[in-house]
Amino acid sequence: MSRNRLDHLPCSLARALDEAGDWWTFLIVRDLLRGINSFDGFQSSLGIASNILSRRLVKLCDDGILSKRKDASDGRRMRYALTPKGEALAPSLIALMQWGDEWISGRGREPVILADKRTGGQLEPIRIRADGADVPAGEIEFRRGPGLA
Amino acid sequence: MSRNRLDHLPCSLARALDEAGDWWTFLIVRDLLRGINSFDGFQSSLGIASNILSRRLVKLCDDGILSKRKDASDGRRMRYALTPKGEALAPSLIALMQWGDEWISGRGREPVILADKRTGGQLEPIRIRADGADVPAGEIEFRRGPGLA
DNA sequence: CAGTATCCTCGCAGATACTG
DNA sequence: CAGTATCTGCGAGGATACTG
Repeated sequence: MSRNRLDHLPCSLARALDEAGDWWTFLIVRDLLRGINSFDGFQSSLGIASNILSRRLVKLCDDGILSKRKDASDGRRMRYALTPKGEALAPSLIALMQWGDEWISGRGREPVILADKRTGGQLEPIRIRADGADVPAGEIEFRRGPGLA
Repeated sequence: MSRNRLDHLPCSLARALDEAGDWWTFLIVRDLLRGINSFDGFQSSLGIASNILSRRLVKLCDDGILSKRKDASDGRRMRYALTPKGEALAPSLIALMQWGDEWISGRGREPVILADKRTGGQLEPIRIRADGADVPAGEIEFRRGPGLA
C-alpha cells in the first residue's frame, strides 16, 4: 500500500489519524478558527491548489467535520463552518501548535498568533474552550506573535 | 510536489505537522508512552515493515524526538526513549486520541486504553501530565477500554 | 534482535485548463 | 467565485531478502 491503512489498528489514535491526520485538515480547521471560511480564503491562506482544496473540503464535509452553506447575502458564495466534531479538533490542534511554538519555531519566542480575522486589523485574540469531558476545562488564548501575520 | 511542503507557511502548526505530522510518529510515541521501546516491540505492535520502521526511527532520532541506547543487560538490544521534545507531544496525542474516542470509535463507548505494558497483565493506567505553560495543568487518565487490548 | 538493501506501487498533491 | 477535469510525478510506505 502506498498510503497508510491505520484503520486495522484497534486504536482511537490510529483511527483519528486516519480521518483527520492528513496535512491540510488541521490547517483548514485552523483557518476556520481564525474566521476564514470561504474557498478562496483558504486558497490564498494556504497556497493550496484549487482541485486539492476542493477534494479536501468534500472529504471534510463527508466526514462530518465541516458543514457548508450558501452565504446569506451572496448566493454565489459558499461558506464553510466547523461542525461540533470539527470544533472538537481544536484541543489537539492547539496542543500541536504549541508544540511547534516550543520545540520548532524556537523557545522563548512569542507564540504564533491565532488571530480572529473577523475583527479586521484589530487582532483580537480568539479564545477556544477546551471542554472535552476528560480534558481539564480551561481557556486558551493566543497572543500575537511573529509567526503568522 | 508530491509530499507537502508546509515549511513555507509561517505557522507553528504547519511546522509541527511537517515534523511530527506523519502517520507513524504519533503511533510510535504512543507505544513509547505505553512502555514499548524496542524495535521488534514497535514492529509487532504496529505491523510496520522493518525498513519503514527503521527509517522512521532514524528520522525521529534526528529530529530530537527520540533517543536511543543499548540495553544495559543485553548489549544487542537497542532501547528507544522519548526526549523532552518527544514527551511534549503527549498532550496533542492524547487530545487526538480522545477525539477519536469521542467522534469515531463511537460516543458512549469506553475510551481506548493507554495501558502501561510494563506492569504486565496488571493494566495499570498511566497518567500523563499535560503541563504545557499555556495548557491548563491537569492529569489525564486512561481507563481500560475495548479498543486496545 | 535490529536493522540494510532493492525494487515496486499507488495515493496525495501539484499544474493547468476549463465551466456555471 | 467555486469549483471540476486531466495529466503528471514524487516519495512515503510496502514486500521481500539479506546481514552482523
